[in-house]
Amino acid sequence: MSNNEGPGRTVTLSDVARSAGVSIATASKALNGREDVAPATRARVLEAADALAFTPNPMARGLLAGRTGTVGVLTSDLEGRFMIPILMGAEDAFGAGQVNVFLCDARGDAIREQHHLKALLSRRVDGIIVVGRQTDPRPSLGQDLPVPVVYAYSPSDDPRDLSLTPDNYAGGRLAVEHLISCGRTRIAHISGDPSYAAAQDRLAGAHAALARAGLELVGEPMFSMWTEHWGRDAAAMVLQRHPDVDAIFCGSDQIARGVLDTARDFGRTVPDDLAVIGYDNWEVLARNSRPELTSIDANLQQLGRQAAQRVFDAIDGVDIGEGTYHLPVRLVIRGSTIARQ
Amino acid sequence: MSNNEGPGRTVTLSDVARSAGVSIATASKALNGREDVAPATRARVLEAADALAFTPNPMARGLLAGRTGTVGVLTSDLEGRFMIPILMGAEDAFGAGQVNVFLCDARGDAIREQHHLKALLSRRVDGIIVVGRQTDPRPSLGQDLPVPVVYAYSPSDDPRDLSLTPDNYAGGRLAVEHLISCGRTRIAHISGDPSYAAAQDRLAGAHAALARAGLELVGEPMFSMWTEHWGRDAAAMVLQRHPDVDAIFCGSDQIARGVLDTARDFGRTVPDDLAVIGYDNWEVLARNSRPELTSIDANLQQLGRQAAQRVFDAIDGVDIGEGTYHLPVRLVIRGSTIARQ
DNA sequence: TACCGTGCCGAAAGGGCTTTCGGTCTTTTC
DNA sequence: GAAAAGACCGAAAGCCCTTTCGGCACGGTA
Repeated sequence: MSNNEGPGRTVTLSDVARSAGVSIATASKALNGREDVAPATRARVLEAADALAFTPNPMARGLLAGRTGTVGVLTSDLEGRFMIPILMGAEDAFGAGQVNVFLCDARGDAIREQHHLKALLSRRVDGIIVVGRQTDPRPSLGQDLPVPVVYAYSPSDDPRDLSLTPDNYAGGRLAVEHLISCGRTRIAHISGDPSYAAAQDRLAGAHAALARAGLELVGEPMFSMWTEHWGRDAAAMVLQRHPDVDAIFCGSDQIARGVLDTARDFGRTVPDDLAVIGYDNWEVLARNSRPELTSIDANLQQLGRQAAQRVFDAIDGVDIGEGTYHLPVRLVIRGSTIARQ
Repeated sequence: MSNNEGPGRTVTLSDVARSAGVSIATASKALNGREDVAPATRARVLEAADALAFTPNPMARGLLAGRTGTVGVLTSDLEGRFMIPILMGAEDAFGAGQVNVFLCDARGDAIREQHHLKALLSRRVDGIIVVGRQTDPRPSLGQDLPVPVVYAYSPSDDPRDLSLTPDNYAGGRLAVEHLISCGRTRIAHISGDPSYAAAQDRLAGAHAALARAGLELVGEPMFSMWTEHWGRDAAAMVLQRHPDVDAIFCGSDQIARGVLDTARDFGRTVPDDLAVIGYDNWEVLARNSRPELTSIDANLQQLGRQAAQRVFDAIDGVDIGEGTYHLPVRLVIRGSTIARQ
């Protein structure tokens, strides 16, 4: 609660210079590793700076260079669990340097997003990461922004933008390949909202893997919601209509949890009678089920880190390219597909 | 990706002044609503600023001792689900005004926290919210900071600081009172890590409610981890040793999920044979169980909003007081304690 | 007419830093 | 031993804004 000005006044470069017995200019050069400073002098300055716990004022610095050392993260759904790992990855990559993150949550509202965008620009952020809530393309912020923009998770609908999004197609393929390699041939698919690109891409990947093995899905793929309840209901239908099914590829871990639940009700043991694989590798769910859930991890933290890195590069003038990049995903094997020996 | 310098150079105050035919000083005064500017002049300046889409450079502004319109949020565990609602609440309250949020994640590391604190101060934030990961007191950032600080979730260990934390004692009381009002008298308690203040406070609240009704816990309270697995194991022990138990108060929704699972294995129907109540009201878990889970909601978003409001007040010079405030929690009734009619 | 408020406006300082450029002092070269 | 070349350092300008304070013009009062 203190609000004093007291003796704890911030120490400035001139304090350091005075303490080291040099001019302000020399102190600046010494601290920034520039030429034309004798090693001895440089050491003296660094020592003084250290002793005084000097930290340069980014305001003054930014006033010159035009750079503020801040990056804006514009999310549309802070609540969603996809945001968090991405945000962490980004914060991670930035935190290593001298960059700070402005966080804005647009709550999925375009108006609010525009408002926040304006606020970020007026704060002179050096770059922006836009984090969407689905993997469906979203409207571009436009090409005429004064700072580089990278889209994460939701790609931009404008191919001139740079977007990073997880490769759901590969994820679907990976999941089914794993099931096949476990000796399963009667594979059903239960997924969430069919209007999500994620649902369609994963299905397409699954189909590709099946086709390559000369197989087909058991029954029609089932779509409805990304919830445990739906997983339970859908599993009941599948097990009734197709008792010979030996594996279920689920569109999310939540759905998979519901499937596991119903499987138990039907007296099917997992993984022996029925293999179940989830998606997202949401540990709270995947690691606490009985048995633990094999799942596909989208490496979101990695994605966030990459997005940050791209923004960095762009700020440094590197051409970071354009288009949508589909980042690799990863299979995490647990007990729901392979019995532990 | 545009990063031009071209003609789109940022427009400065002097551009506005020139365009309006006044001095820089007058333009500044006009835009900031200060005295000593004739209405006509002011209008002319505003018009010019608008036409040029002028936005003041926050660097230059912050260089002066003025306000920066930014607030720092220093979290220690971004991953934790308690952060998010608090963060949302804060972002909400700030977003309404003209304030932006600097987000820093210390990853639970004191060194990193100090580093981020420095960064925030050197960016001249107007205030700071410190969000902890547990309700246990945490070390104070100190009293000699140049900006107001509010602690959310984790209270500061220094009573001179202002802290907002959920009232776990009331939560425990509320949970047990609800069970009693449902006609239960044989109540057991399964909770998580006993070193958490949250675990102890909830237990104390539960004891208080029981005592008032002339009751006692069935068996000893069971502590271990905040996981579903533990919930399952602990429930098995309870149901074996105390078959007459008619309600279980769980320290978290995860634990409660495990308890529900085991109850089913034991052939106990919920809520008829056994009432189960969780804690945290984590909807993904609570709304997707069979039956849905009654739980205690800590109103974290509200807490975040209040923390932001307090920081606002402090910035405006209002005395916001000190000490730790325990904010009210709320009972959310679902099917695991009362059969739907 | 001489004087004094009052109302508006502008010159200039300042805030902390980087950078250019000229100046001093030491070293090398013929 | 004198001149040219380096090596090192400091004065000062500039980034964009806010704020103080002095100046100017105007209207009213003695």
